[in-house]
Amino acid sequence: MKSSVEPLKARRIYLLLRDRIIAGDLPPGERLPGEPALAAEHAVSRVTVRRALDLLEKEGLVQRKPGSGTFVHDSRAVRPIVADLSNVLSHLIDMGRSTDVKLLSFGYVAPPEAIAESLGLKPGERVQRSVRVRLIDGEPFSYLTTHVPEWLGLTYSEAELAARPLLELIERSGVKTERATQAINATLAGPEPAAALDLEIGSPLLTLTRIVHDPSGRGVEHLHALYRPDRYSFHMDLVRIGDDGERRWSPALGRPRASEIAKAEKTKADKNKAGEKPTRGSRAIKQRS
Amino acid sequence: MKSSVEPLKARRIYLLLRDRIIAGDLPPGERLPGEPALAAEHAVSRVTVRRALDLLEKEGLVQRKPGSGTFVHDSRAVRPIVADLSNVLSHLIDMGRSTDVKLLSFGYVAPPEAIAESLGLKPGERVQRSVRVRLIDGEPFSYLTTHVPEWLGLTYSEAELAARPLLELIERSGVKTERATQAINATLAGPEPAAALDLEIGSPLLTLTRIVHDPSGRGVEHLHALYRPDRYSFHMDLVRIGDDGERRWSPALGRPRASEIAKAEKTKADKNKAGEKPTRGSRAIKQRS
DNA sequence: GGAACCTGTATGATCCATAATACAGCTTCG
DNA sequence: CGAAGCTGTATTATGGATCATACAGGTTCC
Repeated sequence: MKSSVEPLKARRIYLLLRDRIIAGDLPPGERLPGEPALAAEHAVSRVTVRRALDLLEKEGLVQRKPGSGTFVHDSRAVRPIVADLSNVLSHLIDMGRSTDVKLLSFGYVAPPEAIAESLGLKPGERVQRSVRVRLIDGEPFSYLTTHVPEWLGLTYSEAELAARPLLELIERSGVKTERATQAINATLAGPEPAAALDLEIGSPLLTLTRIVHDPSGRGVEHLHALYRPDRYSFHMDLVRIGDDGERRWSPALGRPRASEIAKAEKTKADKNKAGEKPTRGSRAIKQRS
Repeated sequence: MKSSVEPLKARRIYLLLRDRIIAGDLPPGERLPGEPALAAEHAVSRVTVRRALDLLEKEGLVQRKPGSGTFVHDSRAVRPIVADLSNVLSHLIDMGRSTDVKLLSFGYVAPPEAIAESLGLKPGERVQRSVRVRLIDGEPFSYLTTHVPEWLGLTYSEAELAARPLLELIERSGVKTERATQAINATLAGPEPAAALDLEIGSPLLTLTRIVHDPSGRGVEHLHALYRPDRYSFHMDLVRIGDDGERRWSPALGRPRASEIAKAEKTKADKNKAGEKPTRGSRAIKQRS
């Protein structure tokens, strides 16, 4: 009766360094402490430190130079996709990037209770279940599982689903899609999503669950999407509205600011040369044990 | 030469079952396949299956009955908090739940480059850095790291920060907060957040990064928030707008629909009694430790 | 009651992540 | 150049996770 399943030490160190890099504590271009130093600092062997660095290198967060050191990789090779709230990728096309879809699974099944209930199905009613993967420039970034009532799914073919957006097929069938509710959350990659997204099991994933209703309130689509956080994230602009007693944020409507996003990415990329490591402020929290 | 850090087998099976339970594939009250069956299915030993089930049981997702079986726990003990886009928890108060804040760290430091740049600071300018944990009914659910320019941070005290919302303090100082941009993503828990949120290292977390600007475009707050996905998620209602060539989703404004959320929670809670498997199972779970 | 399940528990063998150490080859810098 | 770093690689040893097996005790159902 003791420790439960503790993550591997290598993984723990990997996460620690990863957090410091992402938080900007270790700026791009900076040299990491040497492997012996890291090993001593975390009270592990150098082999374990190496395995942690292997993970960071595989993710492109770090670059190793034999004889010289290990450096935080500047100018992230893969720029993440940015989607606005409504999950529109319109500005992707502006950037000249191409998306593709691969259909992994297609069939008619009895739905899990939770989905049947969220779509408002009658007991025994079947659904069309499909699993797709979306790719950006050939790299997978999202894993989509959709459930559609059978009567609606029958209005299009498997080939059509593989070629066109599901929502377009639904609307083509004459169904009006007017309302939707969605929830954003996080989870860990299970075996299938991990394989499809080219990740290891246990990697973090961003999830989006959306239920689309027609004007009568009938559920027409249940979407469960998993996104690779390094290749996809949700962005939004907010404005402060309301009068004094009740000020709060509200999403700013209108086209997403592709220009601003691009600017932020660029400036982030080339700002590290005149810097001379000003005493590294946040070390205070580290030592705890 | 194979390596890569593969998660422990027990953890992998834990993740798999957990996903199936959360996805509703294994409905509440359902009996899981027996330990020998699971062991055979995943090609591991029964001991390993047991360790995975231990984790599920510790999280309250599953309940074991010696001699009988292992069952999916119905009526999740902790209901997740639901926030709308603007991250307002107003309906929490309606539900009679109380939130609290614990200040973990407070001080003035030299900011990481990424944060200095996103706030538009001059080189050498220092920032106030604070780390707080928010609790709901005594349980931690979010881990907030904020960076505020020094000139602004000096307008309030450490004690005030521990007691009042940061945005309120900022506006009290006379600064107008008008615009903000935010990004939602997912990550894994590093050591400090894991400890503060009562999680294991490597647990999935929902992240929110928000940068608040005043009307002149000057950055006044950089917020990095980590949320426990089992206790917090973002919800939003969408409406379909635009004319035919340019249909897309847009967030539905207006007050958050606490009523609808409550309804959804409730129906989810009691939809498994008139179910069509009166043979076994419903009676099985009655007693609760 | 009794057969057929189930979970709980114990045992010893095996495999793999980690530790400890040593050395090669490279880069940086005085 | 040469010392002092660094990464890359190999070695053996150890401990924990996992395996295979067996048995105890409870539940379900005939």
